[in-house]
Amino acid sequence: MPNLDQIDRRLLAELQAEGRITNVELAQRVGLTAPPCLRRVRALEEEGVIKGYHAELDALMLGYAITVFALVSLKSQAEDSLRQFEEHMRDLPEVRECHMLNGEIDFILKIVSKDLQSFQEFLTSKLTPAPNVASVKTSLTIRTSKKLPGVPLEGA
Amino acid sequence: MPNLDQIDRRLLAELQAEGRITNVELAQRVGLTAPPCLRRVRALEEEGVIKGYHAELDALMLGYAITVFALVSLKSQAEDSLRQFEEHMRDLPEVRECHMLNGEIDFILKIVSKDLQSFQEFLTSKLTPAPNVASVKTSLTIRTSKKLPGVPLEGA
DNA sequence: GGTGAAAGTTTTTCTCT
DNA sequence: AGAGAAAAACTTTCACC
Repeated sequence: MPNLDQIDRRLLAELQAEGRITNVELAQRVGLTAPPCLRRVRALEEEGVIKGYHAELDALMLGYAITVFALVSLKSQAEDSLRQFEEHMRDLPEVRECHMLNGEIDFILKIVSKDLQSFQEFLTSKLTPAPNVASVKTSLTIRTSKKLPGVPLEGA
Repeated sequence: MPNLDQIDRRLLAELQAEGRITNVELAQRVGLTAPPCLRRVRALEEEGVIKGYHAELDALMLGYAITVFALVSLKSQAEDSLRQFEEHMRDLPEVRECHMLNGEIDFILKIVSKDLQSFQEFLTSKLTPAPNVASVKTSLTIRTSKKLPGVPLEGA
């Protein structure tokens, strides 16, 4: 497990908020010079604390107008059945996130589609008829009020 | 609204997957030289198609063991009440995402906490007693099966 | 573990097509 | 709009503290 000090946490907070900040700028913000700062970042990448970097895109501008959350219950909760469902979700590009939950609902999915029509098409031809699916309850996103990456790290 | 050609879409797909790729590498991948590639990326940033870049962190390694989805219903769905609730969610660092939904559930929240205890604390002292909250149903994430950034852009 | 300078890339600008 | 060359900035390594 990684031993993270206060500086590491601040590096991570900065990079989570601004992933393409230059190393010099990053070093200044946390009070280091460039070389040790870069060494720390590389180490955090190696250890897997930093799993990657991603551009955040405007879905609507790219023609993806629909975000839906789907609450899925399966007929069988045997580990094999769960794995099979997860495999299936991995193959569907509209499914951006799939989380296994406790309680009555087995999975929650975040689904992104171009429009209502393509979402309905996806729902009825891909998701609902998937093996072992008992019920699917979907809710359309009216608006996204808040969307922050990752973890709090506020008092980092 | 932005006029995106095939090259722009490929740039975006690459940057969504690998946000810290160098401009030279990006240019090679989409079949351009560096200067026009950089100009396109800058334009996409200006237009707001690219909203930012973020490091993806390992929550568990940082001591955040709990991810919870909360389904929240409000007493009043008047626009003022909705706005007030959204404001409130913005002030809570544990709440990473807040989406307003159609149907019986008014909001879905993604909440990240260090452990069960601090989550319970958050739930009973911050979320449930918030103004106008009628009901909160929470589900713990057992495991995250899939987590991709943003939008499909597969056939980009 | 941090500093400072030097070497190697990359970003960025400019000019031309 | 895109290409090639040049300038500026950044990343990365090395020797030293």
